[in-house]
Amino acid sequence: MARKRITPGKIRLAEVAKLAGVSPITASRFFRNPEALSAGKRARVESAAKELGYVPNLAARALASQRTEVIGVLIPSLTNNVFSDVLRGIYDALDGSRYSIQLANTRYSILQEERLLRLFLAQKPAGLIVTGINQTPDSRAIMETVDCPIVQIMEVGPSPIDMMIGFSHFDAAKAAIGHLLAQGYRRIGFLGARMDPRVQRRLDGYRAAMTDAALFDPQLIVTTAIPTSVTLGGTLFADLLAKAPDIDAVFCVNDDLALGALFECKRRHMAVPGQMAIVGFNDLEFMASSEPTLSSVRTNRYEMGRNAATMVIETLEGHRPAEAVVDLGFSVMERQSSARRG
Amino acid sequence: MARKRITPGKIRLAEVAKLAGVSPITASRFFRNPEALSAGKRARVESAAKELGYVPNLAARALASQRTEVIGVLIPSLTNNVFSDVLRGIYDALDGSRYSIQLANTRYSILQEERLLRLFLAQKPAGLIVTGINQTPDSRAIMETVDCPIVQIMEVGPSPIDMMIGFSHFDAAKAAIGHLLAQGYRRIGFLGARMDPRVQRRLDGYRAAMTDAALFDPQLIVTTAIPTSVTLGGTLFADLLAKAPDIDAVFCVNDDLALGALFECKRRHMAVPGQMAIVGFNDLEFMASSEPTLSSVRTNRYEMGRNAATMVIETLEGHRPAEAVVDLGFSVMERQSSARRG
DNA sequence: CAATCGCTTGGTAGCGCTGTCAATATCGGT
DNA sequence: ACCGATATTGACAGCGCTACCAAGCGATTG
Repeated sequence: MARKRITPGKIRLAEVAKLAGVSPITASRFFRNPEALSAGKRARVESAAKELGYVPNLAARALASQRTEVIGVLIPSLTNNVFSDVLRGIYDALDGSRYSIQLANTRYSILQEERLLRLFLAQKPAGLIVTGINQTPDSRAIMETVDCPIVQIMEVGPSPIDMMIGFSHFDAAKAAIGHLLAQGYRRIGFLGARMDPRVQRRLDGYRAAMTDAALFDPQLIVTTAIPTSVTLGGTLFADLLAKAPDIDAVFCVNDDLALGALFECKRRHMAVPGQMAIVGFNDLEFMASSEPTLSSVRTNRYEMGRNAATMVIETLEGHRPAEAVVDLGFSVMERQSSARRG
Repeated sequence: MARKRITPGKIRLAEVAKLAGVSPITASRFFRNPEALSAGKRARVESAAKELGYVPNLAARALASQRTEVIGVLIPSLTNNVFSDVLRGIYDALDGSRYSIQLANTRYSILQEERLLRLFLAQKPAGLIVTGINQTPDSRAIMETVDCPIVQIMEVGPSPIDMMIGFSHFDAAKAAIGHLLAQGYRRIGFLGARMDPRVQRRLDGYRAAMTDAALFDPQLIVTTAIPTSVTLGGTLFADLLAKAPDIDAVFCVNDDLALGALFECKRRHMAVPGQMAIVGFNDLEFMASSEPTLSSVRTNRYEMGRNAATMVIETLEGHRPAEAVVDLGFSVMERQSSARRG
């Protein structure tokens, strides 16, 4: 009745142990905590493993140890190149480590996020990286009871679930507007697409700066729920000009919109700067090499991803970072498109 | 001595089975092949699972069944937005299915690719998606013996390992040059960055087209191993102008370079078109909304990813696609930047 | 009416590894 | 030389699920 589902060519830990002349459990320890072995056995297991080409079976490990070496990452979009920078940072930080990534796309829905969260947690991830600070109350509750490092990325705010890394979108937008005001611009428009919570806070920053300067006018704001694109930047800019033909500057919530606005200015033979100042957000690579060069708010997306992953790993290795909340800041890159007015 | 490592709150298959009044194995079948159950038991298991909030333990499943529901994806770069489109297609195709993605970055190294391949295969993936057709002989040999669907993406060529989806980079570049020739351009430069195998084949296509027209001149070619960027496009274009000041057109191996070349033309007050024609490659979104609009070769990256993932899934479900090799083609998008000369 | 067939269902064992605890080896101090 | 403390090592059972085989059962067939 015993069917002995022996797998033919596969090398198991037991084989390695036998070749090395140790018990399986000692061989097991070699792969998880080599320091715990005496130098002699360590060398024997190592060479045995190499000789047999042994690769641990992660499923068995996960089942026996009741945890995985997978870090779950929840991001709202794969299209947005902001997230591809963050992801690159995460993957780079994990490269060569024992950990791997499980990526899921929430499509900007916090309900979807909650669903994915439950799915992830059922598999006992080693850690979790989630986007933003706007989770559903249930999501928050779940995450607060889970026993694994969690990093919220993209922005900072009060009461982190566990750890947090990002910057203040409110302050960043406010600083961008401050720059335009300092350069002498007064009728500053706002272009926004896909108004996710972070873009919303950039709008708040814009509103605060304009209100402080007694220049706020709702007519200057054009937003849409449509996902961003360069083409959309041109369209929204045209809409803005129709609503407020007297604008002298425009702040775009991302660089694609800014580029689209620039092209629209060119089509209308509107001088940038001169007749129109443009400031973008994110400081994608092309902003520095366009003609004219485009001002933008630089954010440290790659570093954000990299640090977030490092924070998770360090915590797992027992060296929890001293600071649970890291503000990476931003810098306003002042370029030709927002040169001093007049 | 029995330590009974009972996990407190966790719901296992056995609990679901008990509540549903069936054996664990019947409950198990419900999750893998519901059709095999009678309608009554199916409903009972379903409601029991829902009531308990049961989520299968994938590690246990993988261990017991000796396979996973993970599709390995090997791509050369996370930076390149070409791959982010492909990835988006892959993720979209798998969304809602039982399968998940394990992503790894080969960093344009086929040795790294081989290493990652071995790593992946040790975990028995359900399927594999690999980039390109230039694998090491060992990689090829390994993949040919593995018993899971494999799709090579990005280009088509002879002798697929298993399945293949892409297009001919040679033909696409040749068609782009054909377009410029047809528009009356003669001194057509070539700008290339990060000369990976596919970019190399675009160069081959350029060379073939120019040679056929008896217009080939090595002075017209500028390439570099540096990763691409808009800034680099400007630099390379300047280099090209220095080498061959009499060029009347330039073909760029990707759209970032083309945009950089356009900005460089603007800086030099060189009319596009008029004094200089520009054609890019990939047809990123911004090409259609720049000023002037930029001609490019449209490739179906999202569809490529989506179809590749679908091909894997369909094969796994027993409906292997009729065609193992799918050529998605391309189209030359003729826009202002390559308007007829003169 | 016995033999056969297909559909469902269940029992048993084991996938490959690690947690827990116990046993043994090693070592310094008195 | 003896004792306790520390470093290494090992035995055992079990993580939660599914492969395998067998059996139950009603329907069909000649």
